Amino acid sequence: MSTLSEVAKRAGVTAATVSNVLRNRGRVGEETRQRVMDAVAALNYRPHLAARALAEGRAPTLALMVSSIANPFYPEFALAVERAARESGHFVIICNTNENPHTGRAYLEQIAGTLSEGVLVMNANLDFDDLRRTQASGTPVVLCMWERPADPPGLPCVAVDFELAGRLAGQHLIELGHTRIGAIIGSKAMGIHASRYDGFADAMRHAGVELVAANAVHAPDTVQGGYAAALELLDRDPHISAIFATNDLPALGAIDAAADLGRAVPHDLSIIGITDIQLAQQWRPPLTTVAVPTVEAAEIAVALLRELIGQPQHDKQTWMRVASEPRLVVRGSTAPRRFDN
Amino acid sequence: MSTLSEVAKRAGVTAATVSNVLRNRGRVGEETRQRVMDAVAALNYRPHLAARALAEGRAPTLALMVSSIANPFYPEFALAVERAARESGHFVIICNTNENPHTGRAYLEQIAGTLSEGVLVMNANLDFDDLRRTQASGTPVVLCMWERPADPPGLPCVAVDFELAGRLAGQHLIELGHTRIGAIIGSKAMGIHASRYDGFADAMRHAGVELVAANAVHAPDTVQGGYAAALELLDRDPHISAIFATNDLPALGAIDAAADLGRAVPHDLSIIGITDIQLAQQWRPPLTTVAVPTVEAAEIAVALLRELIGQPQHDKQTWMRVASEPRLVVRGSTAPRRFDN
DNA sequence: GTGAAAGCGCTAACAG
DNA sequence: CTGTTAGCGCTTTCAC
Repeated sequence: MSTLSEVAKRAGVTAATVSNVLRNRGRVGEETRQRVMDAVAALNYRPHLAARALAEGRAPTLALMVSSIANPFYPEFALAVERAARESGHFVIICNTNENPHTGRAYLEQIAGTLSEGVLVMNANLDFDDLRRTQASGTPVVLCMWERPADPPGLPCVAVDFELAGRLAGQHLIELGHTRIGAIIGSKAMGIHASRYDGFADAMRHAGVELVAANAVHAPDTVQGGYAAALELLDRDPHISAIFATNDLPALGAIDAAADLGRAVPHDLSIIGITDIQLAQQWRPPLTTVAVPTVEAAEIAVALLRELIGQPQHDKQTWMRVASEPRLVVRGSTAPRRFDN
Repeated sequence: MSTLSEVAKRAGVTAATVSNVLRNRGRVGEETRQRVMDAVAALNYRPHLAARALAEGRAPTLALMVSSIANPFYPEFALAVERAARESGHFVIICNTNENPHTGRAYLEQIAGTLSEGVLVMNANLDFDDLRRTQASGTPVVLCMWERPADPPGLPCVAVDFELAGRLAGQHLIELGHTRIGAIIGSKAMGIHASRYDGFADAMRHAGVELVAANAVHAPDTVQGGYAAALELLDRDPHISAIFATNDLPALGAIDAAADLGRAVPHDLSIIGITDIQLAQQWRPPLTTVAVPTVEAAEIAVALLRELIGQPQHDKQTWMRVASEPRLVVRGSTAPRRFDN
């Protein structure tokens, strides 16, 4: 790998000049520019990104913190992030925290500001104080999917109205005539599903439907988790005619559970989720769900991060961007309540 | 962010000494070490990775080239890669090529050797000459899943015997009594599925089963692709009793297609895939498939890359590691042939 | 227009 | 044991 000064020598100029022509800075004579370009081509020169980062005092990468890239939701998001990041010349480093705050902190400490110019946080179960610390140290952080637009987290974020998502799901079920509904709520530990359930509960209240506490169970955000939860729900109260899940994966698992119990979806049991991951439309039956603007959120998050980079940090905490609203996507897993059972 | 020399000053020593205590190099007095550690803690010092990379002449990241991280197979692999990479202190930069050799080349040229110490290639549709060039320029490259152990690619790689995978799939179908079998082969453009089909064809030949050319169709590596392909197959010859797909995703699509056509899987139609992605066991019915050692391949690939890094490059081309053999995983999508149709 | 010089933050000999 | 001296490859004033 040849260096700037090798190129310079070959072109009979100095490194500064080569640097200038390469980045169109400063005025350079046409004839010199040509000689330089020739030398660059001849030596197959490529700028050393780490060296440039050091000299510029900025890094060419963004860190994307996720709990586990193997969760089917994240890759869709990560892809959108990468596309957006490329536009500003950033590479993205993927950081799997495995839900472990320790791992997350270790990542932050090593990477933030020293290898990555900014940090995107996507449900990685990180300590907000840690995040605020890294932000205070000069590396901007943005939360990619904040659930409560009305309640800013004290960190830059893109908000998605998940309470509305929950409400839309609830309303849909109500409109179909369901009143006895089970709920599968994302794992308690993280509490990020609270607002979704709040929205759902709100819809119930508006419809005058009484919520039965026993009809809500917590489950990890996996197909298996939803499967087990649905079994539990249907065991506790076999008469529910619908299940609301705060996430798609568990909803998918609930569909399978119903099938195994011989309850036809949606005829005997309606099931609805939130997010609209790709899998939702491929399941049998395809899942009715409330779609969340994943790609848009990714794009906004990266754009916000870019604005924050190089910004004085006095009011970073107040930045919040709101993504467009969730919307109901009706597919095959919900149907009107049958009144014969 | 404080620097080494700030720490040094505070501890009343020189930067070199701080560097030494931080990396346990050179002998340092216990008393000095303590002073340094205190200063590090007081200033909340964290080493600047880009600066270190420049000084050491090595980069702390690995690049993982995939066609699109949104393909459900890659995240499982990427997760394993990241885990392995962390053990040697590497971060992983994810590079989605979108199957576009141009994008792939652009990535390689920018990142290889300047920000990443090594490159992992996972079915990203890259030009092998490009790869050889980057390897020749000093940045090791390893192909993560080479399909033909008997036919080395001229680049370091971890080989997985996909021909055997195809053969196992074929044998399983034969053993169940199937002789009229449709095949869904991964998209022609890449040709990476050829050996899988070869293995399958070989099994047929051994069993004295004649292959009908018309019973093989090409399809993209997606659920939808497999769905369409299965429809096509079943239209061309409604009498096939089984379908072999060179990948799980299309196999899953085939299951759906069969269902939509009113053909019960596995009773009326057996379907088998290759890979054993997580989705396979969650589908209805769960997919019978030939499992490929994904995590193992990731670990071997990273280990190999690590050995290659810093190695003189004289015989890099000849490195090939073979992962353990694929094995049949029987689930619910295959059954003995019924002789009444 | 182009060059000289300094420095980004760290590591790597080598002296002492 | 610890300090000195050079860089790593690039950018960036600021003279000429």
